[in-house]
Amino acid sequence: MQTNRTTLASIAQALEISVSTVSKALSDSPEIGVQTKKRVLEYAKANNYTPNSFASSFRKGTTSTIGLIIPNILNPFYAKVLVGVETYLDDNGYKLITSISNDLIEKETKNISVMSSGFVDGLIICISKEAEQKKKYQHIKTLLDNGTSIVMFDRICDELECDKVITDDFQAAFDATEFLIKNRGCKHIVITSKMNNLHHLNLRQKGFEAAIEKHKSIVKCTVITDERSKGLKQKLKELLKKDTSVDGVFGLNEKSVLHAILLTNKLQKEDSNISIAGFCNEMQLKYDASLIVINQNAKEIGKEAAKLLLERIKSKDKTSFRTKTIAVNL
Amino acid sequence: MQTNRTTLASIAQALEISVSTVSKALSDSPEIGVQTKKRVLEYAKANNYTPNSFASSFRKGTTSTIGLIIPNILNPFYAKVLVGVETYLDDNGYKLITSISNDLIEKETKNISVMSSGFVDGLIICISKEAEQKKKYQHIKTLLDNGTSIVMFDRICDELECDKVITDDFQAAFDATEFLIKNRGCKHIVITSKMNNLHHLNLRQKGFEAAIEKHKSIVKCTVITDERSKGLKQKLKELLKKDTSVDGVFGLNEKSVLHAILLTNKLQKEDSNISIAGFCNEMQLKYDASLIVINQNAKEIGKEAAKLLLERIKSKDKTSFRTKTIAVNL
DNA sequence: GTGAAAGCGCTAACAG
DNA sequence: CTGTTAGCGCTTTCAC
Repeated sequence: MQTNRTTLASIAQALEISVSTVSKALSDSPEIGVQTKKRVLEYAKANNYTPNSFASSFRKGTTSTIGLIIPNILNPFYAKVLVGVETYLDDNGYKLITSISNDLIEKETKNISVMSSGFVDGLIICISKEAEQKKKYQHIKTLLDNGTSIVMFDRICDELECDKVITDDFQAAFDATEFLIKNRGCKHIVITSKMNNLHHLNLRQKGFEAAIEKHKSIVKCTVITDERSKGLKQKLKELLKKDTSVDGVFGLNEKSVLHAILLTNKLQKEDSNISIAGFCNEMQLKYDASLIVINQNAKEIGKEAAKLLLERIKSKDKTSFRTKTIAVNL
Repeated sequence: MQTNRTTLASIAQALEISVSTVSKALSDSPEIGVQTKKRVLEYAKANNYTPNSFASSFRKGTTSTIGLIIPNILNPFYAKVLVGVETYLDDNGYKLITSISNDLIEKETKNISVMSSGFVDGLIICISKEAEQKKKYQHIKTLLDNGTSIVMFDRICDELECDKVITDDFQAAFDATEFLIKNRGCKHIVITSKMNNLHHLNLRQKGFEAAIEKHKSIVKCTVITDERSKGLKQKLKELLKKDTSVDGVFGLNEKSVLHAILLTNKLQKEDSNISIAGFCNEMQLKYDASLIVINQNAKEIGKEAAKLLLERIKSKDKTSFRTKTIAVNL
């Protein structure tokens, strides 16, 4: 905030009328005479008055600002969600405060509490990996109890009563796997799994397994497990070198898909051909026809989350929470 | 903001003391007796009082919030800048409001004016392509005249008096091109140019040309121009197919680098080998050793911008603006 | 038509 | 040690 800004009071003083008259004139209230309106408008313009919307928000008790908490903006999935949220909010006259949790409960908690202490009318959250793995939701629960409107997306928690937006992870993984089998004729598909207790990754793996199970007569699969990413990569590399029967890879997340691409790109000889499918939002990969990308419609998720939130805020209702499932496409 | 929240007033009333006593007790002021503090603290906790920092900001006239305006969050360069900004601000107790201009003056103007109407203490801006190309800076200038603290980065404008953070585009392009020539032994380098009147792209091209000029006895270059991206891609494709002497490509921006990679990947036979250099921030590309990436240190840019801004806000000084140049590395 | 006054929740002089 | 008071800039009754 700057010094010497034109305010309602300064206009009122200069024009020798009252503050409330100025206020009404500026908002084009029918109560005010045409003459007066004109004078006020002219003076305001000449002194480039800009209303202090912070004060106005304060007075009205709502800020027209929404808080978004995501784990990582460099992951294009979250970046796209942000775009979806921002676009929808902007179209509806809302602002966006963003916080990046880096998958840490501590930062998440801190920023959530700052935001919800009056700065935002509601929150859109994808909880941190740490919170999900340790099942620590108390910081969210407290807010909810406090009456804050919250929409969760992607990583959700059943015990929290709020609106939610999710991807149908099971179905998406199932479809993509089946596509590998049916349309690409894969006979041996590899999946890398981190066993990291993340709800939606588990669902994806189950979807993959269900598809394999369904077609077990014509396809086999190898599951590589390791606790660390590096280990997974290493094992995958060795497997691909050793076992040339592998003709498909399924990536459970952004990273594993990218890694699979890089690995196969290097190994790929004229004769071999490995198909890759998986969850991936990198823009430029769409050029690569050999890849089956599960498009999570991240922007759509963001838009839906924002929509649910604004509806929730506008209705006083604090019950009947909805969970929206956003379809994927391959 | 919710109903029925515990406030200073409600605590004061319940405990039959004054609001200011409560306020001081809560901020652990030495003026208040231990007894009273204890009572207040206990009551506050029991009724999970959370201070309304929005009101506090309003009273104090500063919001501890910074606004960031970027053209596009899906461009990893800007995403990384955001991370740099957010991290620095968070470490210093500031919040971040983000707005995405989509390279449109209209949206940029609108959001800037909302933000600066009391919501933020200062602004970090990369102006929209539209504003830069049409040289329309009035919306920024107005703010500056108003006394708003602004830091510009990446796309800057000499006539605007404010702090700036930039990449040494000329030098970076020069170095990368020279690297192609000296270390990769390139003899024929192609560059695609859009002639789009963007200051830093022009600088990059000049840097490229200077390096070619310096080594003109051993290297030649082909410049492909077109007004549209598609045209550039098409022409590049044709050239690569036709002229097999091309052994280097220089990409002026994210998109052109990515496209060059995809093109050469497809064309590349065992015998040919085209080196690519350029400005690119995609994370996963670092795995590709054949690529010479100009690392703009985007996080560093964000951090510096945030730092300059906070310093500017804290000092009352409104002169002696600084321009910081962030070094690149290959 | 216009204005006076109250107040959003909090802070910070200034008194006692 | 504790309380009174006066706002921050704006909106909104309610009076005139």
